[in-house]
Amino acid sequence: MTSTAQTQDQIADLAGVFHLMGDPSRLSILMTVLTGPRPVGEIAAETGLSPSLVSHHLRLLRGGRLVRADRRGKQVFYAIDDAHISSVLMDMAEHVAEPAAGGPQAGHQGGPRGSA
Amino acid sequence: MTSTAQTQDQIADLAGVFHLMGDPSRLSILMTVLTGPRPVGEIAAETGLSPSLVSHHLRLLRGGRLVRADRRGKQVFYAIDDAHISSVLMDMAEHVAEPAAGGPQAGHQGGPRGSA
DNA sequence: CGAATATTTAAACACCTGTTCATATGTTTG
DNA sequence: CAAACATATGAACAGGTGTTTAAATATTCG
Repeated sequence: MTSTAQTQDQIADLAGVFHLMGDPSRLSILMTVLTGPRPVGEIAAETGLSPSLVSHHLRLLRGGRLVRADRRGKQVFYAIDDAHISSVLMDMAEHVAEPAAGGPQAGHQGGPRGSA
Repeated sequence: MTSTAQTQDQIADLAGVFHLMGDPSRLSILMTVLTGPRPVGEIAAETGLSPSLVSHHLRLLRGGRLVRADRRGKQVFYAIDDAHISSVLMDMAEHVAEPAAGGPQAGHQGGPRGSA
């Protein structure tokens, strides 16, 4: 039953998850922890973001149940908390990695002007 | 190799797509056209949004290659332009439909209840 | 306990984005 | 060509949000 009809409540919830993934910094963090549990400091180093910013985003991500925290001594390890997230992340990664795959739409006058 | 490492460019592109899906109005529109091509007026009626707003969002959605437009007479039909989008949309719909799958984390989470 | 490391939190600031209102463009029809 | 319907566009307003800086809270260790 591939019900496509959702209640406004579900829509809002779904949008919330996408919204969390729709920020470059947050997405970088997600990509980093996608490989496995990592301490905040390492995430910061890997993404080039300040520990403070990472922690801030991690809190939002945790609020949305996208990541999970586990304390080990002084450090706190974060990891993807849901299999669906990993799945979607990888599926979308393919989407951007392989553009115009399959049926290339010739002639799109849209206008991919600078984002924003 | 399941390369999870992406360039900042790819991250930005990916985040852009998620960002487009991260808005309730836009997501509603996507869900509506997910069932097949639909004219703007019908999308507006179905989502409860003003035709103007729908058109605005449709333009952004089109810019991100998420939907495709086809003119038929006075009307313009919109539909999902990418299979990955449909896939991700449905996969995520499951995610929100089945909360707390596996086992509820004891410990303490930020703020479970209460949507900000 | 006091120092050092790791993460979190709070407030302030700057920027972006969704929404509405009014108007324009395009299309079919008499 | 004018009228009516459908969609698109532009400007302005309101609200939300990411980032930084500075300080606080844990946790381990001597």
